[in-house]
Amino acid sequence: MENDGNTSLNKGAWSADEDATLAQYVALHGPKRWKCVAIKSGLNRCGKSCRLRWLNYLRPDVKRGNFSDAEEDLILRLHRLIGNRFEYIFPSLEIRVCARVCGMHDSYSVCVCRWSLIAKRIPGRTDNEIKNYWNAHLRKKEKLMEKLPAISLAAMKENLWSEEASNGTESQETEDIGGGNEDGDDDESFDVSASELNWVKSFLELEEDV
DNA sequence: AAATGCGCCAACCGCGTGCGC
DNA sequence: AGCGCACGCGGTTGGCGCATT
Repeated sequence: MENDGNTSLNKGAWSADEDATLAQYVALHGPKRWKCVAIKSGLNRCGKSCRLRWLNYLRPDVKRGNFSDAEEDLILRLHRLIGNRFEYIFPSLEIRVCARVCGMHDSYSVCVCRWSLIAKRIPGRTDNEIKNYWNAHLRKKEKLMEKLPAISLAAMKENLWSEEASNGTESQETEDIGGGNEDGDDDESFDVSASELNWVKSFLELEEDV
């Protein structure tokens, strides 16, 4: 595993001096080649640690402080649509939906919890910060929301699948990934409305521009 | 006042991926 | 094509501070 070849590296909290040294070095040479940054700056840290410190704390555009209501709402919505609940409910259908909404081939690669993706939509917030905030504050809220009456999947499937039929894009590969549990029993618990689907569609289209 | 429990956040770890050679 | 390096990502951990007993 990556350890930058040094077993006596500093670990733990960063001091103000270390922060200043790192910030100064990055200002001069740019935020890349982190292994090189770690060595040449004189910091007794691994490259990974330097990178993380820069990204999560020292970057000039990092916003500190509490999350606003708007940010919180955005995180909830994004996580609801692209977060990891996709995986622990019934993955096969989620993969198909994600892929179709993206206009991509069905693939496991589009169906993971993307904190970085969410972070890109919230200026000044890092994936680590959002992940922490989610774990600390929003997980409970999400649980509560999941107890609300589910909206039938039928309308959404109707929307997606009829579009697909008219385009004639159904593939055998798609069927294989689906694995057969996308019909029947699962439908009741997948509570994404058509309007939310449109919302995530526009979100994902935006993603391609980033 | 001291001990204990709990929540939060910064940082670390392990793994996957992209890229250059 | 295969290898190694660098980087990015999500999950997990450790430590600190506050609340409770």
